[in-house]
Amino acid sequence: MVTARRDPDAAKAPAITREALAAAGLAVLRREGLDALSMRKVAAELGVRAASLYWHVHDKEELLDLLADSLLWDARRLTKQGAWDVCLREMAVAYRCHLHANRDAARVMAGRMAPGPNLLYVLDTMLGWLRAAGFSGADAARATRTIATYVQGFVLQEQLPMSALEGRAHPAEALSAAAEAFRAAPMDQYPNVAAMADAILADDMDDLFLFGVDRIIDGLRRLAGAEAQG
Amino acid sequence: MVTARRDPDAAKAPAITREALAAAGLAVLRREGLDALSMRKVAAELGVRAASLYWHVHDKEELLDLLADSLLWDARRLTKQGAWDVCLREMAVAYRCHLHANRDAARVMAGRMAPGPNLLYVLDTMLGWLRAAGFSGADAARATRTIATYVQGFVLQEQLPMSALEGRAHPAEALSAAAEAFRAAPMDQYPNVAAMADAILADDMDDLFLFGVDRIIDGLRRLAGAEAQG
DNA sequence: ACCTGAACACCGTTCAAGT
DNA sequence: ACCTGAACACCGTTCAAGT
Repeated sequence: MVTARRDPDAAKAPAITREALAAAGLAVLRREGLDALSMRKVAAELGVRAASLYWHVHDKEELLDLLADSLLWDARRLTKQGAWDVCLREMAVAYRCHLHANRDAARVMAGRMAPGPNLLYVLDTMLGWLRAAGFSGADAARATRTIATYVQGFVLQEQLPMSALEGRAHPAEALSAAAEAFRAAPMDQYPNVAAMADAILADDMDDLFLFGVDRIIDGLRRLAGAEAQG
Repeated sequence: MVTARRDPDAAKAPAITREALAAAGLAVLRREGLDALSMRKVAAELGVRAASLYWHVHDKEELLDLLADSLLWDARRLTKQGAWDVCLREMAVAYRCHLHANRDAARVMAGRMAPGPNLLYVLDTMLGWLRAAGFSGADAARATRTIATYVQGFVLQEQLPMSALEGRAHPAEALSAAAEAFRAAPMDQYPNVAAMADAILADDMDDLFLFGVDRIIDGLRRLAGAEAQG
């Protein structure tokens, strides 16, 4: 039954694998959010005590690294064929959509720096498009990082209200407090903010996101033209 | 001596003010970093016990809100006169520089959503430039948020290594592990990452930052032209 | 009005000890 | 090799009680 690796008798089950650890972490994350994710709870999810985790993982940090990469698991399906600028735009949209689908995903990603295989795959795809479009190696690398930075930064801010409101005394209070700060801006000190408070607040998040993406890609188009001429 | 506000006898000193709280928080932040910033330590900085803080502040969250805004205190001096695109670029550079000057500043800012007076001032200035340049109210609002998102997201990633390395067993290990992940990318699975690993890693952070800023501003220039025609 | 003592219910991490 | 018990040194927050 069990595929024996190197142990002929295969008596002992692997018990906790790194995959199981990531899965358990994801379960806790989905159910309770990042702030409530503790080693003790992840251990309990596996029917084990907290101290046991430290055999498989050096740190809570390392557990979160595992989590971060497994959050990108189905980001691999995002590959598309077509014009480079259209592809980049779709990738940005899909990446945001994907982060949105997992609770606190942006916060988990933002905390880490080691790229797992799934992130490498996404980066590789984008780099391929840009190289094929004629961008220099340096500019292709810079462009992918610029877009990744923007998308992560955007979703991070976007998901903040949700996680900030969790278990707060008055849930909608934080949100409306932020809105009030804009609306209550004194006209003499902050004339533009006061005049445009409604425009700032009423903005649809999808529109706002696409505005930034389109500015970046427009800028990249201009650069592509300049490189083609030079 | 003491400027009596409304208390005629002026016997009792104000003891802990909100400003003093923010200053104490900043001191702890600078000395020990965000991960080590606890209510108990901030209280100790003021010569007081942790429980006392809850009279002046509802939450640790609220204390961090105070901190976030006071981090932007001297961002007010960033005002410039000149062409809107040059101003925006300089503002972005100065904002990054300013975040860089304070330990974990990006992480503190990224966690909060309520804008304090100092952030309002910065936003107001940028909005003013864009309105004067002929952008519609909606586009000006979107443009400022796009740039703010990019700068914060960038510095957040930039400051991660520093805070991730604090007190770690092997300090440089995390950094080189991330670098190794890029360099070790299998050529058959991630051909572009493997080929451009050096380009990705060798990038100067200043260049990388300006690349993104210039793409965004180039995109905004194109939009300004389109609006002028339409 | 403002601060304290003491407690509650948690944390991450370590380490001897078990099997 | 892998898991446990028990402890250490912390947390944020609450609340009666002091002044």
